[in-house]
Amino acid sequence: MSPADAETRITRDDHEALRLWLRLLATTNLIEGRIRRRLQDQFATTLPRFDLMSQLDRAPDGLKMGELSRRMMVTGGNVTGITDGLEAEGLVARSPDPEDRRALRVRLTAAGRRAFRLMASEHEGWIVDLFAGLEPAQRSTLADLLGRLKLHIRDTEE
Amino acid sequence: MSPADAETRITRDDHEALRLWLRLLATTNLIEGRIRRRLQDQFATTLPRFDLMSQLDRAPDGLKMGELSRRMMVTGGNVTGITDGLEAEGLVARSPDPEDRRALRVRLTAAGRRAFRLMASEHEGWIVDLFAGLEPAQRSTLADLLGRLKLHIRDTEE
DNA sequence: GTTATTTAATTGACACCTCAAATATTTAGG
DNA sequence: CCTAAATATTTGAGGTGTCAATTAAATAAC
Repeated sequence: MSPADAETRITRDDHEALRLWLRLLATTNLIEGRIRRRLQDQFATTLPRFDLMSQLDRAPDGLKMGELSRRMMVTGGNVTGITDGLEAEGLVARSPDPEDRRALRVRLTAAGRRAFRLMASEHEGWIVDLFAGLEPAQRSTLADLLGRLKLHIRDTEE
Repeated sequence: MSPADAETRITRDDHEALRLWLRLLATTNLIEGRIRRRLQDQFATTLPRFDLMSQLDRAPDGLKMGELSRRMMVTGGNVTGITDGLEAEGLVARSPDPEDRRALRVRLTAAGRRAFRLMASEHEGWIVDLFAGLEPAQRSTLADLLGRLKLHIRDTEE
C-alpha cells in the first residue's frame, strides 16, 4: 500500500469511473445495435417505431402526442416525425381528442396491432437470449445496481 | 409456489429480461444526456466530436480515418462528417498518409489539443460524480457484470 | 369577459448515424 | 506485367434526435 495518497487515489478513481462508463455505453450500444439490425432485417422497421408501437399496444384508447413524448423520453418534434412514418404505413392513426381540441390521440390500427404483436414476441426472445449470459442472480444484481445509479443521477438535479 | 410451471416461468423471465434491458437503456441514456448537455452548455460541442478528439489525443501521430472509425465503433461515413466539422473549426487537420495514398491521417491541431485537454478534465469530474452513487465495490461488480454480458453477446455471433 | 399565460402539436434547421454506391489506390493471382 | 479483388475514403439518401419558433386552443387573472 505505498502510493495511495489522496491525489493518486482520486486520479485512479477517475479513470476507473471513466472505464466503467465506457463499458456501460459500449454494452448498451452493442445490444441496441443487435436489436436494430434484427428489426430491420426481419421486419423492415426501426427501434423507435417499435418503441412507439409498444407504448400504444399498452394503451387501448391511444395516447396523446405529448403523453407519447413523455413516455418515450423524447422530444415532441421527434414523436411527430415517427408518427408520420407509421401513419403513412397504416400502422397507427391520429384522431382528434374529444376533450381537448388542441390535442391528437394516436392509436394502433388493426394492422398495426397485428404487426406489433408478431414483432413483440420475437423481440422478447432476442432480449432473453442476449441476457442469458448472466445467471438469474446476476441479472437481479445488475438491475439493482442500475436502479441505484439511476436514482443517484436523478437526485443530482441537472 | 403454486403457478410456476414451465410456461409461466418463461413468461416471467421474459418480462424480467425485458425490464432489465429497459433499465440498462434508460440509465445509459440518462447519463449520456447529462454529458451531452454539459458539453453543449459549457463548451459548445457535442459528444461525438469530443469522442473523436479523445481518440486523437491518445494518438500523437494521428490516426487514419478507418482507424478512427474502428475505434469509435462507428461508420466511415460518419467519421467523415464529424471530421469535416472539427476541421472547419480548426481543431483537427487532415494530411495525406505517407505510406498509403488512399488514406488520410487526422491529427489534433495545437488549438484542438488545448481545447480537448480543457474539456477532458471537466468531463472526468462529471463522470466521477455521476457514478459516485455507487460504492467502489458496487462499481467493480457493475463493471464485472457488464463485462460478462458483453462477452456473451459478442460470442453470440450475429 | 377580455387579456395574458400556459399547454399541444407541428415545422424547419442542424447534427448524427447507417447503408449502399462511387472513386482511387493497393495487393494478389495468373 | 496486368487484371481482379480488396481496402480507404467520400457522397447522398433516409431515419432519428435536439432545439427554437409558430399556431392554435385552453386556462387564469383581473
